[in-house]
Amino acid sequence: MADGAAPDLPDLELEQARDEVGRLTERIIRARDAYYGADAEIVDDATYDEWMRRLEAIERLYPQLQGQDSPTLSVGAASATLFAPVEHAERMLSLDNVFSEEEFLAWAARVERDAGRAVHYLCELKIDGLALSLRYERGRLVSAATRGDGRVGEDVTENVRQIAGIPERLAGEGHPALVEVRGEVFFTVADFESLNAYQESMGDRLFANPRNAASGSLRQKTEGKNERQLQAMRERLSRLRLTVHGVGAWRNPPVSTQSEVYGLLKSWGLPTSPYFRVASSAAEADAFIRHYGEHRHDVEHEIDGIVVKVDELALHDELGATSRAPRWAIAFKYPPEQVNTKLLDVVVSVGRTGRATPFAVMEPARVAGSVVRQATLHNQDVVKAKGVLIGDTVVLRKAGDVIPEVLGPVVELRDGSERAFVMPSECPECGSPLAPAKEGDIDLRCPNARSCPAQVRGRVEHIGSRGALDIEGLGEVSAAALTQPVRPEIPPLVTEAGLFDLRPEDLFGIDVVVRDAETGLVRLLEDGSPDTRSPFRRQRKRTDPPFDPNGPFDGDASHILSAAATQLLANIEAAKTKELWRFLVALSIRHVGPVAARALAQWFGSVDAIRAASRDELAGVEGVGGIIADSLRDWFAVDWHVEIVERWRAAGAQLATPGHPGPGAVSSGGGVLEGLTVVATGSLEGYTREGAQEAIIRAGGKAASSVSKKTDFVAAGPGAGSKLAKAEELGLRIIDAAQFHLLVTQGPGALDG
DNA sequence: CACCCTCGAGTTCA
DNA sequence: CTCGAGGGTG
Repeated sequence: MADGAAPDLPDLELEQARDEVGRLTERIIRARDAYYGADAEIVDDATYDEWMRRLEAIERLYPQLQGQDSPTLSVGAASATLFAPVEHAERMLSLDNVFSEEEFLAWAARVERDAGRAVHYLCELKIDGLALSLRYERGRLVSAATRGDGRVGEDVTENVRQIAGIPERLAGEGHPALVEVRGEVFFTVADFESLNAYQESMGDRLFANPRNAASGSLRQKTEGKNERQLQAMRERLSRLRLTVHGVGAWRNPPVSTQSEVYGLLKSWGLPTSPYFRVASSAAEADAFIRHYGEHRHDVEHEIDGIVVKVDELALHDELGATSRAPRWAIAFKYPPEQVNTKLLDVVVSVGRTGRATPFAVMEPARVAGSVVRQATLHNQDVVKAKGVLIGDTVVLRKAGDVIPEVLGPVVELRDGSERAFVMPSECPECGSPLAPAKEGDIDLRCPNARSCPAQVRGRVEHIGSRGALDIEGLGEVSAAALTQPVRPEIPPLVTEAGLFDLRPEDLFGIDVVVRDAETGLVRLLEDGSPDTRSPFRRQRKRTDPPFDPNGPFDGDASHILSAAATQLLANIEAAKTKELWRFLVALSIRHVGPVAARALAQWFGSVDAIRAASRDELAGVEGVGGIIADSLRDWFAVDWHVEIVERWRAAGAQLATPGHPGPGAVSSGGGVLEGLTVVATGSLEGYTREGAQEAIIRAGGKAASSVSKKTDFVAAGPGAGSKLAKAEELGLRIIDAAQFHLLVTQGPGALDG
């Protein structure tokens, strides 16, 4: 029986949970209505409490199942009467939810069948905020209340009167004697961030998300607050916004469609949302849903879905409502951006620079449309700051819709079996003691740059990457196979120095262990030995002569090597004549990325000239300062580093720009984009990501990687994200793929012609 | 001393 | 693509 503890939820599946939430919600609401409305008591208090606790626990586990109308959020439930209860003149109904396009289309088909004719659909964004009802009597605002349980809400009039844009008196003429305007109170993402910045500056706690912030802001009391706290309260209320999207308690509206109702609301001076559309078919409504699924973050406020309403008011009565929701409207819910999952372990990985990075290993969870099982935790301080323990249920989200991020633990769901993560003191791959690179650094590094398997593997993979020598076929898998095969004992590559010396016979004998894609564990055969593959050896055909991988190599690789291996060798060969800057990036010198490498290559013309240069000569190059100069000098002072350069050269790598006259040569200058900075984002038709940058540089312009007010042009294609948003914010010149093509071929003048 | 920018790392998708 | 860290520049 109820003892206050959170109920156990062993392996509750999402589908079961959804069903149960529905059942519990209905029971609780029925019980509560009985309690408020009459003396009758259909359940005892203890049972009621138990339902509530179970519902709360499920909602903690699956926050996406918590609707705005959940009993756990309402007055009758939790914290009682911070503000006086207000009864709505007309019940604030909630909406049924659909979670997929199929479900939506099925709903629409049912509506059209029941209506017996084609219908129009009013589509609008479902703002992730707080539902509010404003009561106007004879055009004057008399009260404002939260939704509460739909029948009775909390009076928040005093606070609502401080929100900008809410009229005390409705504009125009002929208002009904009584009308309840329904809307949503929210923060824009930008205002939410500025509010959090303010909270931080005042040393107050930060809000987790705009919705929580909006909810908390409306529920503040002035009494008992000092001047500083009152100021903080004003800061919050002044940033709140409202949009209205419906009416209640209006007997005979003088219009026949929902969209005309919006027009009226707008003419009364109430804030309506600009994001809506009347669709003349379900397919059109579906397109609206899909469009905002892709452009969810292009809107200034957070949205958690789309509301679709039948536009014809006459049909509202015909279709009617269930006990909880109207049949003429539906909420399409986008995949949640925050979910709970289990933190199974915290594992430390070592990158090519030796940095040891802890990352979270989680039970696979679906977030924002993809399945996530890992997320970086950056360093041990971040692990501590987030307060997560191994075994915790944690809140997971995708920052910027892409990068998985662990926000923190759900402390209420701990059972005592959780344990803290301890940062290892040795490198997990080579056992060397980890240490900060310099005094005071938070990051720990493995000092064994030359032979730590993780670092060698990382550097080899880096050489193949697009920003370096761009060798197709030399990625994560090949890098691991070449540096850490289970056989032969001595790998083909002990360091990257041997990359250009690889011969066919070095590849064909390689065996690597097979790791399970799900678990990352080594897969075992029936006899307990690890399963292995030979990625570079061709499947033997019956017509092939037999061969012994341990036997002597006969010099002809064609029938033994896989196509991938032959291709890899050819690509490595071809890389020997790539541009100098690519070799500089491939050497993994700290602080030398594509930009610094290009500057150095252009000035010095060869690796040898850079090696021979003094600190001051290096630092004299534009874009290179003392730190990078020191880093270069330090790098060339290490014997095995120099050996990499020498062996690459001996194997035929170019390591210089042909025809370059030597240090000091200045760029040819000119070019149609001389002095202009251009940022390319999204997919530009006719260009790859790299290709667009190349084109900008070739035209004499600067290809920047981030947008700032120094940027002259932002070329944006489909899929452009935050950079486009920032460019709009700064009022920069934004161009499409066709204009970009003109820009890089004929210069900025061609755009205006 | 502000800014603005690059670097480096982790991640997932088609 | 995004973030934090930290370098470079005006």
